[in-house]
Amino acid sequence: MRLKGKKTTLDDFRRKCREHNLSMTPQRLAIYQVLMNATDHPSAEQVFQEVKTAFPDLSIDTVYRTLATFSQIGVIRVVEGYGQAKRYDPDMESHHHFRCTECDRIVDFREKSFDNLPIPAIIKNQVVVSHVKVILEGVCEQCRKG
Amino acid sequence: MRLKGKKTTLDDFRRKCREHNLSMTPQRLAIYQVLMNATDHPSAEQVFQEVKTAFPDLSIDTVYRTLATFSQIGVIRVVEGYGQAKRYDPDMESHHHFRCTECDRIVDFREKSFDNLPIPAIIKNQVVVSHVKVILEGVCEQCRKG
DNA sequence: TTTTCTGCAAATCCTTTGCATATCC
DNA sequence: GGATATGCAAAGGATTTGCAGAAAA
Repeated sequence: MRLKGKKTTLDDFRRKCREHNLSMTPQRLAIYQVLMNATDHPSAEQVFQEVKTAFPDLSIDTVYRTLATFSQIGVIRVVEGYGQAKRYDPDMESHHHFRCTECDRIVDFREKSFDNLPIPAIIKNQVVVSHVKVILEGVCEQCRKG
Repeated sequence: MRLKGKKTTLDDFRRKCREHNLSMTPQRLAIYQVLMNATDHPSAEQVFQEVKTAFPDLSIDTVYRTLATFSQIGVIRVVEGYGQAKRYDPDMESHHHFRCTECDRIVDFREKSFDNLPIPAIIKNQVVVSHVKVILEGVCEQCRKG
């Protein structure tokens, strides 16, 4: 169940960092790559554990700081969560989420018809909407079987 | 900007508690009422502060336990968050959210055309979707002015 | 009276911060 | 070399848990 579309490339990432005067450190690169290759919207702790195998000295606060920085410069997004830890998504294109209410797995999907839903007048009249997302909730295959 | 629809009544609440063999304690009642009257999807801490004025002895862990229990028996819902604290919504009818990315305010709205969006096949084929919600993000009036 | 709930206190998990050192450009 | 980032350690906020006394059914 892996439905990622075109992803931000590493080059895009480097460019964005340069734009914002961020040093390109090995930690940042590694953290971004882990995120890019992840399909499960990992938490800071999960990113930490994975990057740690390549950088045993890495500390968790660097991961937190880095993820915060990344989301500030717009290369990743913090996604909706219902529990404890924040979760991150490197996919900056318009897409939507299915979330399993049992295991909290989040699955991305594209659906053009969801991208431009007509904004209800009652909202439109008061605020400027910059991002529309649909969240589907239910129980995933694995949890249904388990 | 208060768009609540028909809400679960106190009687419904009592009935649900009885169904699940939950004692009807003054704390539970007070917590539920605070939630019912809130328009801003408060955190546990916010609920605590408000109920505390009526029950000075109330402790925060009771609030946490109570909110967890309420969401288990389906009288409230934990709503999507992007930050630290969980936030709760006593409105169990189908509705959607606008969220201000500046101040994190969440506003409910009803929109029937959003309630039955066609589930994309790629999701429908793998999982059973039980809840569909649309989240609009942007900047609210107050934050735009401020 | 038996079961369930609450308050207290302590523990745990997630995240942030200050500071000195190391690294990037 | 100057600016920025990292690691360490400690602090802070959010949430959970064990337990004994208190309240509900």
